Amino acid sequence: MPLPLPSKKAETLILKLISTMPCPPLLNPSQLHSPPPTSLLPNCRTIKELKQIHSQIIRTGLANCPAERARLLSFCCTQHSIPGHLNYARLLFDQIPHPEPALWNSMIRAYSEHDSPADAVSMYIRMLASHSKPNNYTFPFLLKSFTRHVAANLGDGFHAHAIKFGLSSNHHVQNALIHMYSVSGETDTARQLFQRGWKGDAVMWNVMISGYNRRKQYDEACTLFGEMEKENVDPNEVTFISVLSACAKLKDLEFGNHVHHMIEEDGGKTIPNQKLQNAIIQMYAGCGAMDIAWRLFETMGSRDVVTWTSVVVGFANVGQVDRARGLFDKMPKRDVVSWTAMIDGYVRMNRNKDALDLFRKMQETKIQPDDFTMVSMLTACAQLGALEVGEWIRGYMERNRMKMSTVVGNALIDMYSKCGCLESARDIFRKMNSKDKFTWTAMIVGLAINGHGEKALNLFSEMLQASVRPDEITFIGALSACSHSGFVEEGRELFLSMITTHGIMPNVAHYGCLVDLLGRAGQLKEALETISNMPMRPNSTVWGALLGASRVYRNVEMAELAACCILELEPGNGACYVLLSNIYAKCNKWDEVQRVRKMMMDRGITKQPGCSLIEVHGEVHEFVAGDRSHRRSDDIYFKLEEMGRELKLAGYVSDTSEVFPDIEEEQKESAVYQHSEKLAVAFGLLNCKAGETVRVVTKMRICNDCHNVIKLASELYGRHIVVRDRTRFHHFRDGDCSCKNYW
DNA sequence: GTAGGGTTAG
Repeated sequence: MPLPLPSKKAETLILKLISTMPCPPLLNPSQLHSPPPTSLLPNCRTIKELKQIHSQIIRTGLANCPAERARLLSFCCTQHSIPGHLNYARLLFDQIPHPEPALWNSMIRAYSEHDSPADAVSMYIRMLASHSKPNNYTFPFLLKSFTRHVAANLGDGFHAHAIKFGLSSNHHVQNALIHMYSVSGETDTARQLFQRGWKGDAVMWNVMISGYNRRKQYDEACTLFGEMEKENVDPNEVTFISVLSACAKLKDLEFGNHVHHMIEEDGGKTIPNQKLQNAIIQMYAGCGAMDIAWRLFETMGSRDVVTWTSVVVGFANVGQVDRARGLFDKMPKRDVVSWTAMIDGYVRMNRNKDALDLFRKMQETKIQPDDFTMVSMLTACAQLGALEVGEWIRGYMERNRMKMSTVVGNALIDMYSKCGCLESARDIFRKMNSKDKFTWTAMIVGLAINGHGEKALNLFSEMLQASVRPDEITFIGALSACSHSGFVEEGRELFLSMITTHGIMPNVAHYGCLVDLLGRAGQLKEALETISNMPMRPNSTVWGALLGASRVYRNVEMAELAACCILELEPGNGACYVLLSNIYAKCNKWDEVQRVRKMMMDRGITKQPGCSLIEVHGEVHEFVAGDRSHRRSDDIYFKLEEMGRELKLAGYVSDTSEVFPDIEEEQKESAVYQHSEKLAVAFGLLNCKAGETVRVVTKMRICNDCHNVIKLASELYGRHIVVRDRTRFHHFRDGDCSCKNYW
């Protein structure tokens, strides 16, 4: 029977005892009759075998032979596949009375490769305390592990140490320092070191180019590659891979082509290996040149998971998401990146249900989703308003102790606020200890679309106080907060401060917010003036804001102007005809109503079927107006009729003013009563227990009648009903709506 | 017994 292995504690004691025991006669390997135990190391696969070799070393009296000891320690430090290798290395190391610099370096490297910069640093400090001097190897090992945070806080100090110990002229140390500064985000400092460094071969150039890539400074990466050409330094495979990656990110096909030609005309010096071939395909795919990428893919000798993923992503990015899926299904091997890329491809094409389905398929495999997967999934949930799935994902991450990075936190805030759960969104926001501009922006937008304009603006001030620089999206959030809450003056000031204080030039969307803000406040003339003074061509959103305001304030002239401009830009915009005819109807201009109706018939304009979504028990249900396809359709229409009867008793009168003018008067009432929003709400009332919030997402602007019905239903059934429409939330409670009847 | 650079996804 094999002896039981000693416990950790016993092991430490044994090792201590051994080190204090009288030594066996000191030998060196040449005095042995058989090969030294360390010659067995290349075949060592488990911690048990490692311990056997170690005991042989002790038994043969080689334990104090520096070379044998070093061989064992070095082996131990690098065996990442053996669990516990690092702790065992540390135990060995701690038994050595005066370790030489190389042994300290080995330990520092081991911690560094284990992604434990704190341990690597503390090893370095112990090294200094024991009067060992760092050498040329020390800093490359140490600095390699630095995260952004560590590099930003300790980087300068270690740079100073390197100088103090006279190591700063060594190429390896210089490269390590450049790498470290680019990790910390200080590419300018990195560049200064680069300028002074030795640039005879490609390595330092590679460090600098990849440093720029790391900080998304792709232009600089390409420019530096150009300088390298001028200086006649031969790029190698690594250089090509980095610069092609930069081209892909920039979508710079011309420069990418140039690099590809350089590789081909390299006179055989660079024979593209798998990684370089992947980088070439990925460059073409990234630039959207799928014909070339596909040709290269087809003629490629061997394809790995990266090759496949690159073309899958490429097709998804040019909108051919079904072709991407076809390839994905054919992949011989898929890893977490390929799954996530495909899921994300669906999300970006707004095929969120497909994304959810694919995630379920992924869970049938052994491949674990990571934080990237979760961000894509949370985005899908946000777009669908799928709160239950979103919450499940949050729980999944907690159960599996997954990394809660800032990006994940941001996605959670976005998911919660787009599901109308502001409290949960704010809870995540409060708990996040590192907030970036996206965190603040997500929360500001969340507050704004949920009707908390004042809180959104307060948070915007807090953001400025925290010295986080807002970007153009933050201003969209802040401006729409003003607009939704009627803060006209604040909005105007904000718009000006955007240019004067923050140096951000407003784009067409910002002007849209401004027009909306003025229009909602009834300042139609000012709104029109704003449009005519815009430095760019107004788009249909801008005119749409004016049209909406004209409807509320019954300004026929302005409405006609706005509608004409929209139809000029988008002749097939059915909603615009409807809105215009509604305005005519409200002003009793029936001839005009008929004229618009005829115009639509002549031009063959039909109403695009808008749909509404509701998530029940983790499943997303989709409805279009008059939908009979749902498996519980009969129940839904029964519920709808029951609602109708009860609401009529409570005083409800149907409002058919916004019905598409292509149907006869007597059918209008039933048409309006089968709107997808109502079907979804009825389904929600059928399936959600008393006290549960009913949450519906609709892709359109909610109509007056639906708004009335849901308001009454919230009172009649004592329910909180949340409807997210195209631009904002309606929180219906006790017969009232958070939008204050302006949307 | 120890050194440097790279590809796929938010």
